[in-house]
Amino acid sequence: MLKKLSKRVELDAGDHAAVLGLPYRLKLYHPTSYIVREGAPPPLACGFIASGVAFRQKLTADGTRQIVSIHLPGDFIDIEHLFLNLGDHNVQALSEVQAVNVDRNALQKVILERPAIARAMWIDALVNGSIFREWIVNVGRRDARSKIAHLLCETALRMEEAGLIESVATFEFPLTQEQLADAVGLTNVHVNRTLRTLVADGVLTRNRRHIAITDWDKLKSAADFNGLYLHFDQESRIVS
Amino acid sequence: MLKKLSKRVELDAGDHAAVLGLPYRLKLYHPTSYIVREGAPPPLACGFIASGVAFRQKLTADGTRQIVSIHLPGDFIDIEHLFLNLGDHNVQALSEVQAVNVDRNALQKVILERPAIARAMWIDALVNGSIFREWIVNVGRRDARSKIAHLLCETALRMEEAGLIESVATFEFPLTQEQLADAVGLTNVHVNRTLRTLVADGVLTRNRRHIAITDWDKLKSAADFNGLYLHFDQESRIVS
DNA sequence: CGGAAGGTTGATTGAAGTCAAAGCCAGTGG
DNA sequence: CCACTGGCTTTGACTTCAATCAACCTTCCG
Repeated sequence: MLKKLSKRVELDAGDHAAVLGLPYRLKLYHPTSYIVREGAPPPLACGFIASGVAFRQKLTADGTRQIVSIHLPGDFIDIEHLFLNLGDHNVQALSEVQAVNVDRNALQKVILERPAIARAMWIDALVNGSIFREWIVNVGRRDARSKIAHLLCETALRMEEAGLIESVATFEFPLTQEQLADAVGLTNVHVNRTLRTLVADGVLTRNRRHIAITDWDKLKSAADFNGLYLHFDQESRIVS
Repeated sequence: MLKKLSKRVELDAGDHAAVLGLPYRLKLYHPTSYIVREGAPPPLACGFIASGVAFRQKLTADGTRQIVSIHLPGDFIDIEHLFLNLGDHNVQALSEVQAVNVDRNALQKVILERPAIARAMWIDALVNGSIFREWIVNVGRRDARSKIAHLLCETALRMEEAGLIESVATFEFPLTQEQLADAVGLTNVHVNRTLRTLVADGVLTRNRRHIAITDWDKLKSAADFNGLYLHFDQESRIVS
């Protein structure tokens, strides 16, 4: 299971041993439960999702929520805080999440001392950063239709890349419409209406969370989607 | 000059030597000139701003622009691409920018091999990430007034932290209203109107880019500002 | 069978966008 | 030293996309 991290990016040597030697503890999080909390010192462990979906989130003073990223099995959930003293946002389980919580200090140590692993973690962190930037664009400069289409493209591709679905053409979208709204900066009502126009325009079919893309090209162009920012090329060096 | 980077975060030993030994080249960028380009392989060097202001930016298909971050003297401009094969966004000079371009491979090497420096760079990257997340919230879930107030707070504090201004009460804001609009996801017209309401409400005074905050508390609360995400606490371990 | 969470709909409002024209400097060059 | 330019900023009239509010409907599940 932990081999996933080494496999992602970089050829290893005795790194394998170092990674496998990391002290960890399995933990199950129920939907909506918090994995990391804003303002609190980060947990003693840095998690890796074995199964389930989690998301990062921040709240504003008036109680609205902005979802800031979504994490699938195979993602690290908290390198973002690995070297920081305080959590700057919340991480919550979306579904039932099985996490591998790796001891923070031990992980820091391995990262600081083993170049190959360090490189892998750097790439992971930088790709996450790239996704954050794309989300700023999505939320800041696209209209409702594009925002939603964009998030659908991204999620489908990432799920495929993570091996969770065989094809990008049909999948179970992990968010409710309300959560989707909070991810793209809209209201659930408007998300609902916009989804229906996508259906009406023959871009996709839908039943609750189940989505079937009928016209991927149309979806991509509605989304103004350019997958470069996901940096899948970096992950192709799979070895392990 | 390069000592700045070591001073930021971590006590060093022979690291000093390693940093000072890095091959670099000074380069001057004129306003609007590109430092990094989306879709292109990242430059052979990773820059550090000695003076001037730069920003990151992405364009959408319909030609609108979203500014994704702003960088002040003392910031690294391209750790975001240090371990990636392709640029996922553009970096442009805003003013005249004097950059210290450090050789990419050499910097990678130092980061991978010297734990103290690695830690410093990690913190830098993670804090950047935190700022990206806050921008997602800003752009996604706040109204025009808060968005603008928030960016003003952030910029003022960062400028102060960077030692560019003595007090947060009065400063030269580096962006035009149009750029400000692109940073917060509004139009220049609406930014203009909103700025005037802030003036009308006695929050600040303004003359072109020159800003004087008359009521910092009002500004902060209009902004829904909580500076945690800037992680200034991490930077207080200044030593060098 | 009943309740709750999520999804759908309609009517209405409102915040921000659009378009287009002026106004206002700061710097340039005659 | 003044007129001229071009880049910003400001203003007004009008439009539009998305928010709001408030039901109502579905589906799932105990």
